[in-house]
This record gives sequence, structure tokens and C-alpha cells, in this order.
Amino acid sequence: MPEGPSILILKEQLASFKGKKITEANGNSKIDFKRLQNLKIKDLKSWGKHFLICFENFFLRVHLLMFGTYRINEKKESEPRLSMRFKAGEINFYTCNIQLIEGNPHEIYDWEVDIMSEEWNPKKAEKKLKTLKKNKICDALLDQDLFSGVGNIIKNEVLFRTKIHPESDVTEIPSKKIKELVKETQNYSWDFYNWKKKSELKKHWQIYKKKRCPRCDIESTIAWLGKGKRLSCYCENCQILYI
DNA sequence: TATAATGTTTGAAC
DNA sequence: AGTTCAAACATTAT
Repeated sequence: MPEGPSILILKEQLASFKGKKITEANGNSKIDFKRLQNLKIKDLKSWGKHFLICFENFFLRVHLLMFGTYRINEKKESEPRLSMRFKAGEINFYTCNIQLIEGNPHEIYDWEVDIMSEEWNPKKAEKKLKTLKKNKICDALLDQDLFSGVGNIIKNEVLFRTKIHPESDVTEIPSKKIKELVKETQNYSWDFYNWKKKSELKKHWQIYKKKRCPRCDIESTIAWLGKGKRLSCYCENCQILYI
């Protein structure tokens, strides 16, 4: 379920709970729920795939991982990891990783690497990419220290849009092309965001899980590439391998 | 029904 | 010491 754009949507859906007091908190995660009792939510933030619920001197980090879900003002059958009730309404998170972290998010997170942030800094991404050695672009795009919020769908679609083969060596890609890639990562992420809000994300997939290349109509290639052996869908014909 | 999928961390093995 | 790998965690659609 979650890549960066989906987490931003989550944040927006919960915006009305900002400033509201938690009347009761519980769940089957291992955090100390007593800490949350009677506290007002100070702020809601997202950083890439991290959703942050901020209080005075600490915050909760919710990571939906692969299968995480949530419900607003309703429940699922299963036990929530984290359930927060308010005078009016409730929020429930399932199958996710919850951490209670002391301090302020700004001490930990750099929003310049968050693809959905207003502070997103493409120059920084380009610079960081240049420091990589012996890295394939399919791994670099999923590196959350470079492109916080990029997931496997964004990776595949961006590489298709920019006509770069996923196994290209980052250092061999011309800087003009790198610039285009970084720009397109942000572009596609916002397309993702808009399509997701209209529940029509899949409709716009060009290469991800598609049988044929929409440009040259040849059969697309499916492989599990990179360090994480993540699903890669691409066109051998029009995506250039820089080696 | 078995499989694989929008993810990440951990610790063993090399 | 650095890397690579599998396992672990879970859920749902095909």
C-alpha cells in the first residue's frame, strides 16, 4: 500500500485530528500507550514513507511497511497495532511498525530528500548520486537516504519514462540524464499522488506489471534486480543500459 | 491453493 | 570489515 504519495494522502486525511486530545490509546504494538493518554496531537508530518504523530517532546513513527493499513472512524476485524480515540472519532493502524521516538523530528529527518516535500532538493539528490560507487540505478532510486518516499512502482515507472535500464551503473549515466531522472522522480510522484486520490493509479501504469511496452509494443521484461532483488519491469528495447 | 506483492531490519554467513 | 543473503514480520489479491 504505501509509497511516499500515499503517506502524504494519509496525513491529509487525518488533518482534522491535529490539536485534538487523545482520550484513549492502545493496541498490540510494544510502545508505552500510557504516554499518549490525554495528550493533544501537536502536529502530523510525513517524511517519505514515515508518518509522524508529534507531541511535545516525542513523536510516534508509523511505518506501513508492505501490508500496513489504517481506518479512520471505523475498525477492521483484526487487532490494531495502534488505536487512538478522541472525543469525536478514532484512528486505527494495522500491520505496521510503530516506534516512539524522543525529541523533535527535525533532529532526525532531512526534508530535502523527501520527494513529496516542499523542501525537496533535486540538486542534493544529483550530488548524492554522484558519490555512489558500483551502484545500479534501480537500487539508488529505492535508497531512502536519496529519494525518501520512492517505492517500487515509482522506481519502475520513472525508469520507463526516462528510458533508463534498471541495471544501469549510476556513474555511467550522463549528468544531463541524471538531472532528467531526478526531475521525473518528483513529477511521477505527484502524478502518483493525484491518480491515487482518484483511485485510478493502476490505470496509468505504463510498464509496472504490464505485458508489453506501450512505446514499441514488444514484450516487456520482468526480473528481480538489484541488491534487494525487487521486481523490475522494463523494456529491453527502449530503456538504455548505461554500463 | 500457492505465490508473490507498493518494505525494512536483523543477524548469520561468506 | 565489508558484502550478501535469508529470515522475519505481516495481509491480500490473483
